[in-house]
Amino acid sequence: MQKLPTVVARMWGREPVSRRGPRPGLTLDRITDAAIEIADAEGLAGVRMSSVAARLGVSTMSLYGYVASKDELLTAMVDAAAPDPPEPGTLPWREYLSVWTRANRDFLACHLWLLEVSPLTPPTGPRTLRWLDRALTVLTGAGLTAAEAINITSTLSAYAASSATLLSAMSGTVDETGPEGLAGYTALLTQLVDAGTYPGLAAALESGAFGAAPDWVEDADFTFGLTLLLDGIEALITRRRKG
Amino acid sequence: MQKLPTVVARMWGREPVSRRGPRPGLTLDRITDAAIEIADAEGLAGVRMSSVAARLGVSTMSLYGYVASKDELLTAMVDAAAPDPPEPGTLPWREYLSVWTRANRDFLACHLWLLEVSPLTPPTGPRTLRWLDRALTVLTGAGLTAAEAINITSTLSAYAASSATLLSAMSGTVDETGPEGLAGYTALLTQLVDAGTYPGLAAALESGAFGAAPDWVEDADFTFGLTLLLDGIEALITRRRKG
DNA sequence: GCGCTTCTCCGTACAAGATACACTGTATTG
DNA sequence: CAATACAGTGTATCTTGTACGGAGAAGCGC
Repeated sequence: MQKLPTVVARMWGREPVSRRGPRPGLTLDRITDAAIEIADAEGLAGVRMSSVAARLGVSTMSLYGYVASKDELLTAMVDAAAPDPPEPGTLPWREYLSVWTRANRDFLACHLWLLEVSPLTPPTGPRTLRWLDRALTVLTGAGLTAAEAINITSTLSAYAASSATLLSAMSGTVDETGPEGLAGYTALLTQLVDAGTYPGLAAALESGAFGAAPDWVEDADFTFGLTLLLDGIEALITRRRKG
Repeated sequence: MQKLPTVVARMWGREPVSRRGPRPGLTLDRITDAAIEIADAEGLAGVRMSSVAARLGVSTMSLYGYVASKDELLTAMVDAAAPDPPEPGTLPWREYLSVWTRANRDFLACHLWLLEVSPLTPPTGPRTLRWLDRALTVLTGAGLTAAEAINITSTLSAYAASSATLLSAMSGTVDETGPEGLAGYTALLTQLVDAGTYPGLAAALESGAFGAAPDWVEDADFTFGLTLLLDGIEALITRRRKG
């Protein structure tokens, strides 16, 4: 029973209760909320210890009473930004996972900065773990082993993330490798790619498949890929039930 | 026909040729090689403009003749770190995509820092684009539209990345949210998760599914998930051929 | 009620790291 | 030989995260 990292303890409401001294004037929640607002508005780069503190009207250093480092702040932000996952209720597994994955992608799309932070950090907060839990529950409920369920869950998350990444690339809020977004990107590729060495790419560019992607098309794309995944899972589950 | 960003031009061998003045003493390649060696050895945090320059025996500022910013250096590193993709040859699409995805995961696993850099940057270098191209070629060759092929390719990449991420989480080189790696992570979860609010997770923890994952198991997991994906794709291709 | 303790929050100081700028010297060109 | 364009350098600056020590508030024991 080792000591929890500061921020983990606080995320789980396990901060040490103490009666002495002045009342804490802040909460981890208020801090993450402020940080998230900044990240949503200005991107992750706008999140500085100083900017977050300024928004709360406190000094930079006071934040360090709640998080041990900026990294910990980011960890806390990730968890705080996650909404509650959809509840399985009586939904059949396939419906539920479909809803789950879509909701997952949707909140990533609302907070694109999550894509820059979360990928490497395994979930440690109550909310992110709730997402994980619901998917596992449903999958094991459908007859899969825990190991399989974990694997599938992480694949679905990855799919949600990749889809959100595509969305972000389209919207143009990318790292500005050209003028902006998709348009600039395709322009760049057209300039660089020759049909000799990159036949498939050149063909795709000509066909315009890169260009066209308003919202509804992207949504169709999302459903398309999701169906692929769910089909695969379904095949497995059926196999398991027979075996 | 807009101007290419410095680094993109150089990655494609389009640097402006000039006869005047001293010969350039460096190459983008030598720079990225040095940077990659550092990243492999010390992680991405070890890559500083100064450390890269030091390794090459030049001054920090001389690098700026080759890349416009550290970000551009990272971009160039991503491309330089990618090996040549496997060539389709006469392989049937399913075999090829299987090899492709596995190779993709393998080189991510060799350069874990790629996971921290690449996710948001769409590919712009000759090598990364070659990977994209080969997958597109094979998929359109199997009868899919360019749009479908793009979608599938990005899903497979995402899967490779997610799998590499899992590997890295196991190996313990993660962001140290606990003592280290998987062991610490499961310990942490066990401490936090109660079966009431996190039934699925608690069950998975008890079953030990989180714990056991030596190399061969992980490889089995990888194949397992990949099969799921390929099955889904196969269903689609068959449908297309009939329709 | 008084001093001690134990907090929270703050101001200042420092360090790391990216990058702007102006300079030096060199190889090519006329 | 003079002019030019350009590679590489040194220094200065600016931005940020974070260590440290201090000041005051709130509870605690006498």
